[in-house]
Amino acid sequence: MPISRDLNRARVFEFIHLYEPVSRAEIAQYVGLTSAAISYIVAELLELGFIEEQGRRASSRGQPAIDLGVAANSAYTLGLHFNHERIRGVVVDLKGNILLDLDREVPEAAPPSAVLDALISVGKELKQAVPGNVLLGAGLASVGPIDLIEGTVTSNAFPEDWCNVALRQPLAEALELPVCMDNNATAAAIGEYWYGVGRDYDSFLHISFFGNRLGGGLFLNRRVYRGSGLNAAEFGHMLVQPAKPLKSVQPFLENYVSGFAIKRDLGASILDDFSARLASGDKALNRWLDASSTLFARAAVSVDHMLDIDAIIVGGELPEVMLIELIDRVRGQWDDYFMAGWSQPTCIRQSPNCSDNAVLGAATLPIYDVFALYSHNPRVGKNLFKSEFEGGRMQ
Amino acid sequence: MPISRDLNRARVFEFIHLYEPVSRAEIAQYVGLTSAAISYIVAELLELGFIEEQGRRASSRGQPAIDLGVAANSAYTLGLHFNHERIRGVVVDLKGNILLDLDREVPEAAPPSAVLDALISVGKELKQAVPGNVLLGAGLASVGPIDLIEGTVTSNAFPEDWCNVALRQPLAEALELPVCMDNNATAAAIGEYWYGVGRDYDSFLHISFFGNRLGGGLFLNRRVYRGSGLNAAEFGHMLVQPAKPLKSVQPFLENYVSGFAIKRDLGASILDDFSARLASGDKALNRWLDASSTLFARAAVSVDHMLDIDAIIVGGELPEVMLIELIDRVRGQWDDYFMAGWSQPTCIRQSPNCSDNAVLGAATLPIYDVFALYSHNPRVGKNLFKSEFEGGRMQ
DNA sequence: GAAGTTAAGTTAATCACGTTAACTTAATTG
DNA sequence: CAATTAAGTTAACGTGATTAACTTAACTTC
Repeated sequence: MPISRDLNRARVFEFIHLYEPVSRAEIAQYVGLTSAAISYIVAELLELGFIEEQGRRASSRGQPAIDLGVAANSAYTLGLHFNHERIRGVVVDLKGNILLDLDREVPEAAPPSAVLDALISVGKELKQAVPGNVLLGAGLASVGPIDLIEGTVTSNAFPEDWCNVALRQPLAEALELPVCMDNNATAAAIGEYWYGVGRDYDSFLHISFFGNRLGGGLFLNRRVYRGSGLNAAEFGHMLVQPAKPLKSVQPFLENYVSGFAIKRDLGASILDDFSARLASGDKALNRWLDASSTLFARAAVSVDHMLDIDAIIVGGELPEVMLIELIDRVRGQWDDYFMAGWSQPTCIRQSPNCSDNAVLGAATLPIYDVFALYSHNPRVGKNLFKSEFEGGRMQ
Repeated sequence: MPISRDLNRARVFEFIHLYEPVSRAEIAQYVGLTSAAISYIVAELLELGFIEEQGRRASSRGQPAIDLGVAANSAYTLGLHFNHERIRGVVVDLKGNILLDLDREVPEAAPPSAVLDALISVGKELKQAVPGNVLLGAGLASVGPIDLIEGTVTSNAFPEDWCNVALRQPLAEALELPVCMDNNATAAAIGEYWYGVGRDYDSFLHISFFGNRLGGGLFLNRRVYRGSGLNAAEFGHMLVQPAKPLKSVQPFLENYVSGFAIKRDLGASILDDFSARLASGDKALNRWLDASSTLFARAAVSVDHMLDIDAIIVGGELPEVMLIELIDRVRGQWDDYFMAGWSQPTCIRQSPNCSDNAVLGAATLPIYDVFALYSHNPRVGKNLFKSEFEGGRMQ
């Protein structure tokens, strides 16, 4: 039952992680506690070893501040990310540095048990590479929809449909580690927040291209927003009306803007060289980008009108040139759709480390558990009249 | 500087207000504190006079519970709601009972100063009708967009455009009362939460027909969600692509589904008798409802896919038969657009007291101030690394 | 270069507030 | 009537943040 000290300790750690190097005085200012309280909390974190003093800052007046930062080697986590084609696994230190990066192919039409075995195998190999014995746990980013409570996957993203396939429990038992699970789009948003540009915004929507899917992860007020059924932020399921609707698919954005749609409409794999096609002024590609960006922009503006967020960050597994072209076109149309004179302009930008976000976000999940970072963990049987913390007291 | 006790006191009061009659033991269970703590807090609220004991409950075993409820006559607030046609003002007791209900016409093409004078006049008349001297303050629901921080209105809903018209400050000075301000759609959502069916849901979108506008108010986790620029929940500005787009208006939902659109498309006023037209099978009206409900349903499903909320509640100034017809058609199309097998079904329903929500919500705003109900008040210069409360500590 | 200034950080005393645990109260049941 | 049950009260306690006085380590000034 986490109580206020756990919460404040987590906030302090989060602040140090996002903005290091920082001094105790700066933490006090931004976290909203007195410097005395911060001194005690910082002493605790130093004692635990998760942070370290990095020497005195050059000062102008008064005693110079002592810089604090995360002690990278004080703990490690494992991150796993898989889809129907690949499994990726990483060992990261507490600062998010990747120490080992494994990439395995998933055999075509592999049954769930084979995928689980492969995950276990990758997990064990990763575990062996962890220096010392401070492995906090493992995080697993999976294609959705997943049941966060049960740790199961029900997905049609595989050749043979998956239905309530249990992954977390068997993985945890095989690896003898606490395992946290999340869908890949949410994991990518978490990765963006901790290691990318997400830290710069109080609220943002992170959009990820993953195979057939156009996933979304939503941070509101610096916390993951999951919604009542833990399935929020499905940006790919915004409804669209393309100029030429297809009868074969539902009118969801991801059926027109995704790697899947590129393959269908252009006969191209997302591994192709789109730079060359763009440089040569490929008309089909440009038409596709124009049409797709219009659908994307309309959906994105609608979301912004509903949520009034600070930024929309686009990433995932799409060639960088394609992301750039798409974002550029969306920006160009923004003011056509955006309510004139309304609120502040919203930043639309590319994710700086698209390909790593999901697996890094997965690796961050155990940190949330260790630090009891309250609202990230889906609350089982939550009662929203209770306080922030699960069954906890708000003193 | 509200601290934890203020917060818990507010939560206890909110719970009593929403679910009375309740016992101390029930409050303890739902708010997540021990019954000892609740005893102290309830004693405080009894001392303040805001709640009262209502006698013992019939019991089966053990000492019977003492029912607690809000003391209706312990305090009063004023609610004001205006648009380009009317000013409505009410005196309400702490339970939301309307003691006095004034309705004044706004003269055609009235300049801002005339509207302000009329608001002051209504406010003074209301103030005189308040029994005793326990008037907590006044709340003003205005057409938007409004600047919540400054208390000014910038609106094109009036014949002559309003630009940064200050209302809160002059109203507060003239009435010699604290005045809180909010846009009418948000006020309606707050009214729905405190006095309507909103209390039944942790998260809901409240949609209001107000004149030209189709406004929205968003409750997430039982708190108003205002967004980074305090302008969230603009459901009327979801982008749509109607079968026959008009060039004269932007592609916003409210330009096709609103009282304004009814007038334009059907030549009808929302005060007309739509029951008769519906009973006679009016084809133009049915076509309009079909087209509008499709646009509405697509936007609503998109929002639900993004936010995974529990309910969508529709109200405002539209004839009840029209609301019913519209909601009915939206329900009929829901599954066509909703992601199959995804999350729990979302409830779409009519607001039970459409016409009163906005003015009741306005009258509730001073209560939020008195009880420091944290996240409802827009936080000036908020720093989200600080705790829930403005500049406060989280002990 | 000694004294003063400034800001960071520490420490002890204090206070707020929720918990625990023992108790009282008011009903029903055997 | 005694036992049981559940609601509610009260006092002692513990956690954790605050306040305020203090120390430390730099720069500035004369």
